[in-house]
Amino acid sequence: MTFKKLHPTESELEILQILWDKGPSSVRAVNELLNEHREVGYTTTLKIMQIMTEKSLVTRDTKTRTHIYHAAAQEGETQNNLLDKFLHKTYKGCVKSLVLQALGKEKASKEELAELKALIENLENNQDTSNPTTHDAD
Amino acid sequence: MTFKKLHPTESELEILQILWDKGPSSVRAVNELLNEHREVGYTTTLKIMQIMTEKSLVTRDTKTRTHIYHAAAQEGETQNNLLDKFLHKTYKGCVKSLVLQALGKEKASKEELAELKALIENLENNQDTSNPTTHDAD
DNA sequence: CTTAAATTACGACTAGATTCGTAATTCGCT
DNA sequence: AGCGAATTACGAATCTAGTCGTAATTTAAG
Repeated sequence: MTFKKLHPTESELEILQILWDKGPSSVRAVNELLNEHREVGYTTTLKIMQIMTEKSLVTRDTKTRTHIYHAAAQEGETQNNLLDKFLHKTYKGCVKSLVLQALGKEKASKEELAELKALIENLENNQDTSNPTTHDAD
Repeated sequence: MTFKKLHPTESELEILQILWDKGPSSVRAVNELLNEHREVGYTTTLKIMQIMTEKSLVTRDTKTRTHIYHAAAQEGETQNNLLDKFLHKTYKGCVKSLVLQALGKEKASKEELAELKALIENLENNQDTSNPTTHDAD
């Protein structure tokens, strides 16, 4: 584990989500997707992606004129880091409070509830062999 | 419901947590508690609490020289608003992903897991009579 | 009433994130 | 080779949160 914890900012996260979703993309492609939700200038997106490169949140292929950006941070790991931070700031680290409130939120479907119950039962058994920090997306 | 959604910043939330915990307090009292964890100047705390007053996150009693601040925002409701925001930013609104990752986090105690399982079973039955936005914490 | 300690009010400064304008560069096309 | 559209690079402006210094105010005590 040579990397420090990644805490992308809000707009960085937005961009990462696009890259996780769509795979390696050009600035233009990312910018167009962003603009489906809100207005952002092209150079704004470019600039943020350049900063993300410095921070190693993404890597880019500069072989072609149009640079292609790849997410460097893993989706699950990034979410997990952000969750840690949020959990401590907002719930003083109490997982139960958070989960409780999250479950009370929308009408979680019957299937989801069942899945979660199964997951809990799973955890109840395998508490030793846990592998907490690694998650995978694609 | 005359209020807009409250999104306290990080230091505002820290202060709210103290007020929720200790009840109505003076700036000095709050500042001393903050300083148990990190160094903050007195006027910094004062300033933030003044801003919080403008935002109606707190109210204050100015009858006495030493103003006494009261949390105006409710704990559960505030957490819920922040959770909404976080959920959408980080998990695209997918409660299941979040809960799943939260559960996988620390070794949630056996008791906690059991409690959560019970809660889920509860939800599975009472899906209609839910009361989503009001929560209370110890 | 006067002083001193505590408190409040106010304004300025910093740091980080976000925004975008403009200049420089690249490359396909004639 | 040279033009033009697209792209990248760069730097400046803005905004927000957080920080704190200093001045003004209040009040208790002598």
